[in-house]
Amino acid sequence: MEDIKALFPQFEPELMNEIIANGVIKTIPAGEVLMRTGQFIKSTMLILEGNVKVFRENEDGGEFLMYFLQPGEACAISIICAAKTEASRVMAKTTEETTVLMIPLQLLDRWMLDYKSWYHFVLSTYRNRFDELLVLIDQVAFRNMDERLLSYLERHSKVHNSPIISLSHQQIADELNSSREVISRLLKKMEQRHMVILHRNAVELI
Amino acid sequence: MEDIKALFPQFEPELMNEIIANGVIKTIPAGEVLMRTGQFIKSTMLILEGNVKVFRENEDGGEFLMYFLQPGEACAISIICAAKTEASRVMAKTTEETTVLMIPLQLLDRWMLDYKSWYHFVLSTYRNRFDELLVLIDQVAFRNMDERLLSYLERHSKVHNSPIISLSHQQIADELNSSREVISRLLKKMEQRHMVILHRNAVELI
DNA sequence: TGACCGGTGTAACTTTTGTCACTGTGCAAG
DNA sequence: CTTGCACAGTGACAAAAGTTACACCGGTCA
Repeated sequence: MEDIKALFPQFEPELMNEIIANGVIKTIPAGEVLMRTGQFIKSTMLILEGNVKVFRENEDGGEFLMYFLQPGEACAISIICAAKTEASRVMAKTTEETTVLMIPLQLLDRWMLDYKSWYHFVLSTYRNRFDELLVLIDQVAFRNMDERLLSYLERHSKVHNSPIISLSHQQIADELNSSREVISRLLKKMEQRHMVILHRNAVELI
Repeated sequence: MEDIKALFPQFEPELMNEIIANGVIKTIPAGEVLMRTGQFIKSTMLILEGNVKVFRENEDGGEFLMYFLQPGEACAISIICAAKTEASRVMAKTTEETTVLMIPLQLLDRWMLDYKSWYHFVLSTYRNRFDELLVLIDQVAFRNMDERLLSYLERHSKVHNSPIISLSHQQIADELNSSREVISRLLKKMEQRHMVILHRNAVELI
């Protein structure tokens, strides 16, 4: 439980006790879908370890990466939907083995009133996700694919704290809702400009 | 004050009294910028009458329509930013003469605790804006300009409750971050398919 | 070893969108 | 009335992105 305290130092002791008493810890292997579009959400998740990608899906199977969730964060969508027992509008997938703390939704409303630190945590979660969506909208509204690809690689590198992005061109294309050939083409150009080094199943940022 | 009660029937009487005692009503002419990108927000606004468009701006002057605000609604961004006294990340413009109720930000935190109806109002404001951003992301991520144009016209028509959209092609192009010629071209095609009738400074949806 | 397969490179082409240049048109101010 | 001007139509072209088709490469596994 010490690791939870370290991840959420802002939570007051009484809240920590409630979290420990009511939360369920679950470990999910890498590459698993942990929330489906349309699925009803029965609990909110705090990420303790690992990494989660949140996607928007369209009718014909397209996926579009929205943002990452990392240890110490919560999914704003899950809080929003859970609060109204609504269906999820997004899909979430682990990229590595991930440990989450699941909190039954009936506690959320009470905690908002009882614990100032929880209230601030939820509001700042909303705010941060909102900001990320604004940045994402900038990308798709104002940027071409080459710039979006670069930001994508940089974001990935930052999240995994490594200059090497271990993904195939196809995976990158899917998450940017583009096609493999386009990504290969752009990556080649970037390699010629000495911005990246291409490996098999990986891209190295310089 | 009766009109405020009619617009916000969910607010309890004590909250209504506080709103009336502390809120400042301001009327803004059509076409005015009521919040600039980067400006610090010193109050939250509830829309009483009229209509507001909220835009995301980029460095080189591009504007991108995010959503509309209508009577009975509040700007989630203004609440989020005001709560942290942060700079606005969006620009808001009236499209008609608009009356807003301005609420000093220092009241927000207390109201969240004191008035359940305010708390629910703020959360549902977050939730609704979040949903609108998700739909917007779908549009730009998965749709071509012709479909986006159609949704844009339908949204406009719905908001103004009229099949006639009184905008020039240039204005439409700006808000979709496209160019006038492209919009003219697509509108012509839509006219040939009997989806719209084109007028000077206006498009009529069928 | 050799068949197989996912991943990658690339050429050729199409579609979509953006840009440039120029024309025409309705309307209002002088 | 005519001049000026914002708005709209359009063809020609360029750029960006998506599609098709195929070659090749480096592993794995029988």
